[in-house]
Amino acid sequence: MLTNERYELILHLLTEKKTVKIQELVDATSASESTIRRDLNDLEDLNKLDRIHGGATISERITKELSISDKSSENLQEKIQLANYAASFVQEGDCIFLDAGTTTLQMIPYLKDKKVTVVTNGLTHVDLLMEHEITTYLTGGYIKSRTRALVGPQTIQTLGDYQFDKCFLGVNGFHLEIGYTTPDPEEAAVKRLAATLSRKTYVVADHSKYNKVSFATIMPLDKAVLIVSDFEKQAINLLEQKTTVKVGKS
Amino acid sequence: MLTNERYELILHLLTEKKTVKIQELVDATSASESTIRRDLNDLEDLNKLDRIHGGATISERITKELSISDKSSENLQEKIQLANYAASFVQEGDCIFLDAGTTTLQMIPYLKDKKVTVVTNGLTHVDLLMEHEITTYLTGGYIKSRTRALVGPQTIQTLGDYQFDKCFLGVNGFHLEIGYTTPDPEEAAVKRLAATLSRKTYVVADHSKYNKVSFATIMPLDKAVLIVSDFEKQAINLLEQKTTVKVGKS
DNA sequence: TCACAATCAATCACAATCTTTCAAAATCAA
DNA sequence: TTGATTTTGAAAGATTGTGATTGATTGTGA
Repeated sequence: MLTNERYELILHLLTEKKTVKIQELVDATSASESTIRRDLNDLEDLNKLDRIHGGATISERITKELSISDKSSENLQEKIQLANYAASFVQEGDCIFLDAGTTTLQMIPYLKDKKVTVVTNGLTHVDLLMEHEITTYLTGGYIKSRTRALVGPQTIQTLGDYQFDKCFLGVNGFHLEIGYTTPDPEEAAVKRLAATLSRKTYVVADHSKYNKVSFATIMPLDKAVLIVSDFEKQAINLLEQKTTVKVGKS
Repeated sequence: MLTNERYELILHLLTEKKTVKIQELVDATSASESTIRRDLNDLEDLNKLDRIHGGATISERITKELSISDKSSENLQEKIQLANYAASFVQEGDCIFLDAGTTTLQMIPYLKDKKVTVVTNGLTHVDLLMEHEITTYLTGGYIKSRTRALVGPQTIQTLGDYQFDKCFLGVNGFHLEIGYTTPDPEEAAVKRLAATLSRKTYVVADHSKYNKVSFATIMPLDKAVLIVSDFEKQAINLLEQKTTVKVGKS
């Protein structure tokens, strides 16, 4: 029995039973205990299961990550609802820009019946957009392998040819004084330009980004409508003195 | 048993069983272990399977691409050799353009040690290029869902910003009088422009495209070096009166 | 808390598999 | 045919996966 086959069998049993003992796996695969231990450790490294004393389980965390790869899906539900809420601002026939983040990615399923035209610099977005049969244009540019985002002068230039009804941007932080920020200056430049090309700009962020500051500044708060998830009334009041805030109740 | 037959048998068994052991293939083909190993390595280069210790599997990724990439593997071996031969014209440090066809897709594994910079309008190409850690730029444009090619004015415009040492184009037909042709006029326009932007243009085609004519004309024969697979001496002589022909012996 | 049992990580020797190399066999061009 | 090229199979040595053993660690029940 090949290593791969064992891996698959183990994962199969796990999804069915939620937890397995090592001895069960030894019986099922007729491999030695050592081998099973090694397999379990390898699979744990791959984030496919959680090791427990005497066996393994699939944790809540992992089950969720299977659907959408997202670093901290503890507040996944919140993110999905936020995406749904953000998508509700899109109207039939709109031409919109979606930036390359995970937040805007989640909006895509909710756009499918709106006959929108989407421009994006996110390679990951493309497959999902095509799946939902949404008319899609991609910007050109250099491919950042980590985020699969298109950036650089080419991106800036291609983007300049479009005008958008709306654009939706993800950020890593929004701060009352400093504004919207993100780790990568090149991606910040793309977001900034997209905002200037749009009749209306929306920044979508969950409440964990409140008062966080990242490396590259995109623009001040008032340049965009802020779509946030529901959190402390007090913070929201402060934000509303700076810009329009739309709160997605959960 | 011919090499091609072995390839087909291996791929057939793989699609049925998901994983195969080397010994199984030795039994099925009555070839030696060495030959099977060589076959598996070749097929892995072509992205047709994933090698694992003791055998091979078809990965999720590859299963997906099967629908996109060529359906019939009848002249698979010819295609491999042609792609390998075409890639041999690429030199260390070249900046090249690869168009969105399957022919150029197959060249990618053979480019990995050449430190090239690649520009492409093929979305399918991107993943494979990234996998081989090749510096990649994507043109912008509209995404044709069937071929996953980027086309249209945006593509033309972004492309215009580059100059290439070489460009490699796939075609659907090459004809002595009419020249190179392809079904889609928009893709033809991209190919035509890429050719004018390159110091040297190569068209890669297997012999089945000889004297075939498709809808949209790209350019006359003499605008590119024609890289073909080996076929009738007579036809090749005729072609050589029109343009430079490189014949990949099989 | 302790003692005992179960489980674990680390290690080693062995077996399976892989890569490299080479020469024989098959194929091809003239 | 002959000579060149390609494909093939076999063998040697390197690498990787496996199973057993050891002592350490963790969990359990009194």
